[in-house]
Amino acid sequence: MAEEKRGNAGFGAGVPELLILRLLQEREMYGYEIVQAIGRATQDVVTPGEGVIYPLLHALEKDGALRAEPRPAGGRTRIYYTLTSRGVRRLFELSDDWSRLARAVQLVLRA
Amino acid sequence: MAEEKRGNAGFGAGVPELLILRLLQEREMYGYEIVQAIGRATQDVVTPGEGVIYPLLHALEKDGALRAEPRPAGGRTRIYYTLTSRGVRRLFELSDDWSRLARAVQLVLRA
DNA sequence: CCATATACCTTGTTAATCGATGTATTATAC
DNA sequence: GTATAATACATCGATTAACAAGGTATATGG
Repeated sequence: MAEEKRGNAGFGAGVPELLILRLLQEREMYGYEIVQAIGRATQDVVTPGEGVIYPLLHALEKDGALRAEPRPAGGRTRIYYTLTSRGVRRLFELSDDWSRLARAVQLVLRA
Repeated sequence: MAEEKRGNAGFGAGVPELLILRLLQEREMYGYEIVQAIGRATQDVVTPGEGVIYPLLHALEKDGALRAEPRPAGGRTRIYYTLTSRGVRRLFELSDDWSRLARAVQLVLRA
């Protein structure tokens, strides 16, 4: 049983990305807002800093999963992000991956 | 390496370590056996290679979480690992961390 | 005798995340 | 009124988990 193509892209990895996509599915948000929203939504279990979120947003936008729309707000500029159809697909993928992983681990823990 | 570096050591991270500790809680095993056991226990959802497992076993042993006992088996030597009390404590910690993370993520996904 | 499975090991690389830092503006507190 | 905190963007270096790929050696079934 050799010769198996495994595309293991890392375990549990990608949680911040998954949460970004999931939260943006509900409503558009700007980066700084997302940082707070993740902490709030997870009751501070997951609290990625701006150094995690901003680069992720840029990568996701470059990848076509998000659309970015700068909007002046007061004297500053907020960059609002919305999910593209590609982003929705990506969300489903990651969500699925996570569920499978979580189920597998839980299975072992409660064995 | 600090032994009490709790906090945000990365999300989802530590799944292979968690599974090693959990499986060794059931019965002692040798390295190669653990590699197969993880795949079987998770239905091939999680399949860390030997390049992941062996270094982890060494680190855990060095950290006092595991005790290693080499035993001749046929013409080779198998190194059997057992949990120490420290290892049990570590298992509970990681297990707890994982549960909290899984609960938090699931919460957001199903919101 | 040769391929495969067993059983150990290490090393180099990538990718995710962290922590710190930087710039600028606006709201607040004193 | 001016220090300070909060908002809002950004990047950069360090750390670390995990992976892929290799290496050694013995046992076993064709």
